Amino acid sequence: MTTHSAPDNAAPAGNPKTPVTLEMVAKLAGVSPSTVSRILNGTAVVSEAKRQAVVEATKTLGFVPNPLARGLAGGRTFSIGVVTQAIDSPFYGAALRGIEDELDPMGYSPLFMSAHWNPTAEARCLELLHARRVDGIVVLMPRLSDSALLASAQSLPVVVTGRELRGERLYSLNFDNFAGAFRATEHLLSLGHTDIAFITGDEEHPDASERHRGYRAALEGAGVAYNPLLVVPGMYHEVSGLEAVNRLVAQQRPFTAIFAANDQMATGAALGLYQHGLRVPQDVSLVGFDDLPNSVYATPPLSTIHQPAYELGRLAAASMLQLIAGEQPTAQLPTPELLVRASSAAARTL
Amino acid sequence: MTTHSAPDNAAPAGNPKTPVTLEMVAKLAGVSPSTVSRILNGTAVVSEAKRQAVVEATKTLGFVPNPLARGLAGGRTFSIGVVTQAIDSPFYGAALRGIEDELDPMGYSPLFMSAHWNPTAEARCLELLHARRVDGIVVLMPRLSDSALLASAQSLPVVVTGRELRGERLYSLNFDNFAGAFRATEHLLSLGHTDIAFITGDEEHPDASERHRGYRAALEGAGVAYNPLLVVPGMYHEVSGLEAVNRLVAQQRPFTAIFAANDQMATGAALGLYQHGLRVPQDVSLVGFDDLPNSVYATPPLSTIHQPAYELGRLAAASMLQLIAGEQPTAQLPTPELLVRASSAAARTL
DNA sequence: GTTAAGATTGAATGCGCTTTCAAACCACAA
DNA sequence: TTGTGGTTTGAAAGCGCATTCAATCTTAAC
Repeated sequence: MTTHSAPDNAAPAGNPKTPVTLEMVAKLAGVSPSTVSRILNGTAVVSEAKRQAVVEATKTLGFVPNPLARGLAGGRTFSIGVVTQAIDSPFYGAALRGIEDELDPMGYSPLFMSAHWNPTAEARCLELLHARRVDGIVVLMPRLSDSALLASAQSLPVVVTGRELRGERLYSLNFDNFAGAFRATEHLLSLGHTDIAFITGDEEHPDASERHRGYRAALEGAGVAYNPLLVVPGMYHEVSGLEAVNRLVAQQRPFTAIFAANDQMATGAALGLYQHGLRVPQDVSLVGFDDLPNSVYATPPLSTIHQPAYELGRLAAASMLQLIAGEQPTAQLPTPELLVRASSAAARTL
Repeated sequence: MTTHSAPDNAAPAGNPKTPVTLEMVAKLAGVSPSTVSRILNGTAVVSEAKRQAVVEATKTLGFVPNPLARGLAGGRTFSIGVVTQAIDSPFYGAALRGIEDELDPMGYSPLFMSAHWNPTAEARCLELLHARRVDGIVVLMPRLSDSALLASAQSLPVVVTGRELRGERLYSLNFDNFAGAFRATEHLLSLGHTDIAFITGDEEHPDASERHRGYRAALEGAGVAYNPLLVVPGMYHEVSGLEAVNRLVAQQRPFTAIFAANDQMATGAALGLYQHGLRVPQDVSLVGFDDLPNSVYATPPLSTIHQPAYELGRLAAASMLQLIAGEQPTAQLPTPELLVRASSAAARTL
């Protein structure tokens, strides 16, 4: 046996197969398991000498605590459940990334689940997360009733977005959809448009009706009559924006601008206008809502209301962490911001 | 005490606070904990009578097994780690959804982590997942070396995508990028284009260089010289597509078509062309690669090579499940498919 | 030089479940 | 009736860690 023999017992940074337990660390460091645990969690004061020994042993053994055991014994899993509606939507994608970025440095892991706007599925997600013993749950744009959410908060900290709700262990983060829609409509009005069509969102969502309200309020505030003919229903996805334009064009009621309740529908609308030979913004101005990451790359770049999805995620996660720490979150979403890009321009003088 | 007293002990479907343990179920059913466990996992044959009793008890108590304890004791967590590069990219979004859809009905939960194309971060993700004792790991488009991946497969089943790799407990799913790019270029050639510019992807990625190869091979196969001047570097994101077009236009070398190594760059390119007053497809034909969900809503809708992201996710997850079951996966990705939409048209006769 | 209060530390227990291991039970052949 | 091989079942031992409780060691005040 030479001194060159390969060291394949301890694999600090090598292949991560770790049957290394806290107990082994304790033995190597010459202390009791309890002490190791205390050092790992900073639960109590430990003499500097032992601390050193333990840190060293941890390193040479490549010890990584087992989260399962930790969770079982301590009741904390350092994971927080995140129920989203669709993991493959750009909006939620950005939010999830925000959550990830905020949680990671704090040693917490997110556990994502998709509910697909289905209240039943959402309830199931909550149950699963509870079962997995997460330390908290953040629900992005829930479809569940307030009371169901509050009930969940009975046993765990909960953060919800897209709704105004307050309670013990419950914090909500809401975006001012009304103001955003108001601002967007105002923009179009200021450009001289008066025949402004509106493509609604899925009015099952409170934010959709808020945006609708904002549109109407801006119109009426400017002395422009709200015309139901110019309001066409959409479902928040691209096709519905496309179909909305088809209806709008078909019904022959002239319009010089379209405000879509979200960017996805604005995208569909843009395609619809293109197919009808209507140019944006020369013939029709177009404004969206959300500011999806790729809206700035639309042709032409889409004027829209910026909704800070990434920041929403960060703030939601940060608030959750505060809730867990027993503090009262105070985070607030920024006010809606209008981004004027190339899809909106002054109304033609007819 | 009346018979109307509210039942707040057992809450089967109510608010999910469940301090109900397997032991309690055992007691209620009048059997031993072992028996309950056996019934839950189907680990052994149990008399029908006891099974009934246990099922009943489980129901009335609203018992949900604790995954942590299960994992600790049994070594299986019924969760599989998924390392993705960017959770907020439409491509990965679709793949993740596929994974979710495949895993969920089988009682497995995905654990998503983002590595952001950073090998170090990716290695860290793998470690974290190992620590969390997942039952397997699927790595989407890894940046880590083959050997690092193989090393991970030493201790856990691993499925990787976007790479050709085989090994014990390791399965890979690859897409024929070469063929796809070949097909796209061929399409443009068949429309009469000969001055076809190519916007490369980040050539750090093997798929990017494969697509480059496919472009070149198609050109040469058609007897068209490969012109380095028409090949401009991109980084797989929108801005780089935009910049690429700016370079292309600036260098004055005429071209009638652009093939972008992915849809994101094609989107950026479309914007660039628009800004230069070049119409798609009248002045320049444009073809992308990936078929992102929203490419069909681009104006004009983008011709592209369909990459089945969702299906990729499903197949990866299914293969993982097979690996766990000790079977040999055989799943194969479909061959690249060209989708001809409105962004590509016959070359102008100059 | 004593003693009491305080700071460190270890032994032991348990989190909720899976999994041996062996006891108890069964049907059927001898 | 007595075995025998095979089945169903329960007791008990952990999985890896946090944590309570009591023991040991300091330190400072008397």
